[in-house]
Amino acid sequence: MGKCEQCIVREFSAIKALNKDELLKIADCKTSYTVKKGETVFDEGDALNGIYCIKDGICKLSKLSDNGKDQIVKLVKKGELLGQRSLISEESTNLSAVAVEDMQICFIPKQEILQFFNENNQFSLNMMKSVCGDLKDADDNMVNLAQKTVKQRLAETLLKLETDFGIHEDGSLKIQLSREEIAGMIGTATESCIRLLSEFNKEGWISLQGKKI
Amino acid sequence: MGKCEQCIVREFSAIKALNKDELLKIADCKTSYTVKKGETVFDEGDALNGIYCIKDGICKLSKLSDNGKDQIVKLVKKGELLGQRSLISEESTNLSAVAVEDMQICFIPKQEILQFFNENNQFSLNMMKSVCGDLKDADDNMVNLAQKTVKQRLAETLLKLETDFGIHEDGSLKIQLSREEIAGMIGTATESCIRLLSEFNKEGWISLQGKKI
DNA sequence: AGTAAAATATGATATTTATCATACAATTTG
DNA sequence: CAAATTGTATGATAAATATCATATTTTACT
Repeated sequence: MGKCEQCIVREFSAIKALNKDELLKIADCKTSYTVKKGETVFDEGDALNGIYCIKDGICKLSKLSDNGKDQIVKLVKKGELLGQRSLISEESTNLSAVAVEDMQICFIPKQEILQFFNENNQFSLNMMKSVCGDLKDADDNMVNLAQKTVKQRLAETLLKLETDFGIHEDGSLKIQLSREEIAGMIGTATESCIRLLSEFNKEGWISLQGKKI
Repeated sequence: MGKCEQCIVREFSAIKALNKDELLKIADCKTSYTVKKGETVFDEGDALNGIYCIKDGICKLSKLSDNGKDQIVKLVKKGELLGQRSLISEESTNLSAVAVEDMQICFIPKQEILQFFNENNQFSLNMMKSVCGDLKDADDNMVNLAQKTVKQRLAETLLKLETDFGIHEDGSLKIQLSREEIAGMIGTATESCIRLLSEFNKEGWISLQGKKI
């Protein structure tokens, strides 16, 4: 069993407010495991008994729409927590979490977190800030989806992927998403997304294969 | 100066976790005032020094998009708080708040709230739940905006307005929004919104003037 | 009440985007 | 390694929606 005290993501997320003893407590009750690319951490509607801390990898939070398409609401990466909203609201999840890359995650049971809420104010505050950050992003996203063209959204999303996840030496994006996933982020049909990427390519804005900006 | 202990919205929002003494403290430092329909409580980018508690009335939270249109992110009503996200994130507001109906609001300074965060865990938890609720709504909205047609969104929004704000005896919606505002909620051009409302009218789904379902 | 201003309505048209069809490339699988 | 599946690409077309123009109605104002 890994020691949370030495975990590389110890300093990220609300967890950074925990002291040595508290980290030891988590180390004691957590379950760590691996999730392969494409595998599901949890599904929309699942009742979670705790939260997940992402030690490595990236996952997408998405929601299935009535038309059968998956809308990606957020990409979550190393150091962030998964399932906070569900835990705080005491509801089942409204989103599915699926690995976009191989992940290493730790599950921390509900009771521990609730106890920290009661005993560690800074932890609570950090958690609030994190949720508030998500809310702000969601609001921004809403406005973009409602008011901008698909082309604008695609361009902005590519730029955001660059700043959030970085690029390789050759300029290609580190994060690898399928066209379908990108379409799911910007809220359009897969074909439209492909078409626009081709167009950007022809215009010289990006070059395709892995894909760079 | 009104007594918060006797305020009709005392039992709504995170405030319900406060005890008598805490309510007295608020009563002592709050500022209450009136905001007329169409007037602004705060503007996108304003730095707030506290939060607002809505004693009566409704206001819209909106964000101006690059194309010059106002996207309405949320309608906030009696009993709810305004500016929580901004306070928790310690950032200026990302949204504007404008009265849709005449409002009575109370301003509660930042320091008070921050102190409650430290001293009253239930208050913190309630606040978290409230933000989480907003986040869930925002996620749902994102999916709708991205995946549903304008017609679907309009129909669902009208139904939601009915459940959230009620109807008069004659079946008309209690909340009065301009076509432009409705368009701003569903993310479409005002003309398209008007056109669809006419269509719904002809189909017999609604009848227009004040407007009922 | 009478006029100006704003909101609503509707037509004509252009643009954007989705859908359907099909081809090709890449990747997985036995 | 070949076959099968999945992902990517592109054309043709249809559908949805925005935009522009212009009435008409409602509301605000003095």
